[in-house]
Amino acid sequence: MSDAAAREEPTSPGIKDVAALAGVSIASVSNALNHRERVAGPTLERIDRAIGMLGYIPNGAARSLAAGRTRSIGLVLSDLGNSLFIDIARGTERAADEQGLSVVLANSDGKLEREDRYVELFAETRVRGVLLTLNDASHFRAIAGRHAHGQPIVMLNFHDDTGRYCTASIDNEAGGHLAASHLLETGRRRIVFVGGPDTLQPVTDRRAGFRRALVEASLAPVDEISPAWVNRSDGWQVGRQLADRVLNGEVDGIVAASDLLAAGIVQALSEIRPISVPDTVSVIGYDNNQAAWDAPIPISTISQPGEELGYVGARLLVDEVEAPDHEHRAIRLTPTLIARRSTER
Amino acid sequence: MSDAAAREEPTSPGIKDVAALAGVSIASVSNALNHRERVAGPTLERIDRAIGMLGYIPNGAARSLAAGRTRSIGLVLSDLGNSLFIDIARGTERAADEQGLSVVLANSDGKLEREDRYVELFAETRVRGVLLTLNDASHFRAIAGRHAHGQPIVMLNFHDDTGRYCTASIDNEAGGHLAASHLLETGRRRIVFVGGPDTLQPVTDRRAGFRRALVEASLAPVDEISPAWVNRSDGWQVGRQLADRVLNGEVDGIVAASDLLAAGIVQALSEIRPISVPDTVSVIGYDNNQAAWDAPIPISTISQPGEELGYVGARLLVDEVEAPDHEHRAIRLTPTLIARRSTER
DNA sequence: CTCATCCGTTGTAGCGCTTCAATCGAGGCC
DNA sequence: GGCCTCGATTGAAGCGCTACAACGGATGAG
Repeated sequence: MSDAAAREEPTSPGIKDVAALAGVSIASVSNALNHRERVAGPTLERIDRAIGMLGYIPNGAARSLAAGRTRSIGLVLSDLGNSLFIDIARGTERAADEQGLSVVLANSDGKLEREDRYVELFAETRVRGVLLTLNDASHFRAIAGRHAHGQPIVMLNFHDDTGRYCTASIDNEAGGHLAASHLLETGRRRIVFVGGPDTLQPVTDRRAGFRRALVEASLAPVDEISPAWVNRSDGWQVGRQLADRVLNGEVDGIVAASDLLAAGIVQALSEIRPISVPDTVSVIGYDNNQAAWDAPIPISTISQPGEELGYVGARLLVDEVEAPDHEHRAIRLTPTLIARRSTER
Repeated sequence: MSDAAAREEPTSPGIKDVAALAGVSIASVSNALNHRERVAGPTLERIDRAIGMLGYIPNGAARSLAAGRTRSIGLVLSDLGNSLFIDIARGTERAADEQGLSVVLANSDGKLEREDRYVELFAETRVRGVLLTLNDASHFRAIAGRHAHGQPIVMLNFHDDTGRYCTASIDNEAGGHLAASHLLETGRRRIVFVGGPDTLQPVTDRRAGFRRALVEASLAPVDEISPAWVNRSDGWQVGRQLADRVLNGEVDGIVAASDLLAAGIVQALSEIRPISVPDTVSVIGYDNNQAAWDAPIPISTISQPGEELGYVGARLLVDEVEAPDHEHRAIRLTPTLIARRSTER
């Protein structure tokens, strides 16, 4: 025991060690791992025991090499700071779980270069397919141009029905319409839309829905305010700016393109007597962020089905990979209204 | 060309296809991929061209199987909603980049079961090592108990110097001290600490630092307020509650355990005349969140070096993997002060 | 001119696993 | 009893790549 044979091997045990200990062939161990039903009860038990004793952990690389495919899908997130994307990740994980797949995350930080890099990294990993969140048509074009149609890609949060890719997105126009309708239904008639720069596609879509709702209610077009961005401080400034018009009854409802914006508006208006939200004016936001529920006056909002988006996207991807007759589809999900104090009457 | 030999192979090209097209051996292609300097100029060019023409993408599984190791490290994040963790991810990626490694993310959502699952998944993947973010001593104990000391793990955001693991964390006590000192330096003397339930270790640490600063300044202990949680609405309630004492001069400085808390406090106080932040009272938060900078009155705060934490953690991990004489270390980083309007004098 | 050197290149043995055809034994049936 | 069937088990052929030893030809020294 003290010479050659005694060489300690700190290397982790392999399938053959398990087979030896259990007194079976490595094929049986492999079966026990992948096709339990093919292995007889007692044999299975011995193998399981051996696996436990050795602390055997199958080598993923070898498995996927031999099997010719992996059991995972890739998800490239463009903005980890945005709770929508976190929800997407959750939904994707749920769908993957159901299929016995696992999800590998990557964070592109909205940078095209990193998006590319991760799509390529995923290609090397031979994931079953990739889910890519986009916030921008320019990124879509870039990816579509560069991407050699090797592996399946599903685009999330972007709508494209030219049939080149599957896409799943949330209907911002419908959301804007929903928000405006809610205020109209609660009797507001002098409604203003507040929403960031027009370079943000979601904002312009939400505004389009807002306008449609007003037109449908035969209301004259109201003016719209376009702050520099969609943060709380932008909202605060807008709120200050709007105070007079609220006081003289010129404005009795505000649709904001984001919850932060709405929270800033409510905050500014609350500081001004005798304005009261929701008595004097109703305010509704968008996104169902923490900013909307975690406020002195909880803010009504439009909730985006982010988790469902992730779920649906993963299903599309799985279909694309498995169904031989797959056709690209463009799914659009509808947001829902969450009514809170800020629009109570 | 119309029979047997014509069978289209939609399977992606392998290294041997590249070798054939370039007219070299597969060994040379492999060298071109992994040790460019070993391959002569013209040969390299032919190989690169062949790779381009075929759209060859090396198979990661085969690579790591043959090489016996992967080029990636795993990172398990416990809370994607918290910007600290996003920063950690950034830092980790930067460190990994420098080492030519890539980072695989996983989201445990703070659930022990998912933490376990991902640590195991990473074990199968044979990543070089795992970075695990923790927010809780109980999780630490659970992991430490269950984890068979196979692969290297570095704990992030948790301090443990028993030498069983490397850890990297941020010194909350120092942060609390820093916040209090800042108010003291700007002449405040009647300072209150506002911080969530005592079950949150970071909160109690920050309070300890706060107390030490007061003691060092020979100030009598002030009372402390413990809201139910650390959100904006909790802060708002505290602000209301404190208004009278601010008005009558009993309180002239507030240290909050989080930026949301601070933002809520500032918001509540701003609504009450004639209180002014920072003229009547200074308020400082913690975390350097969006809530702190994106507010009508930008809020001073303690910034946690999250990115550095991720960076340092990754370095520790790499050292643990590569240095033969590695010893576990427990690194503690120091937060920094960011002074803004809310504490200006 | 011969021999040692050196660099670029190549053949090939695995890496640890899955898979599939082949094998074995135990019944079941006529 | 002989023959067939069927489930459990196994041997061995790769999966696509890396690493390493071996090779060959060019160069320079002696």
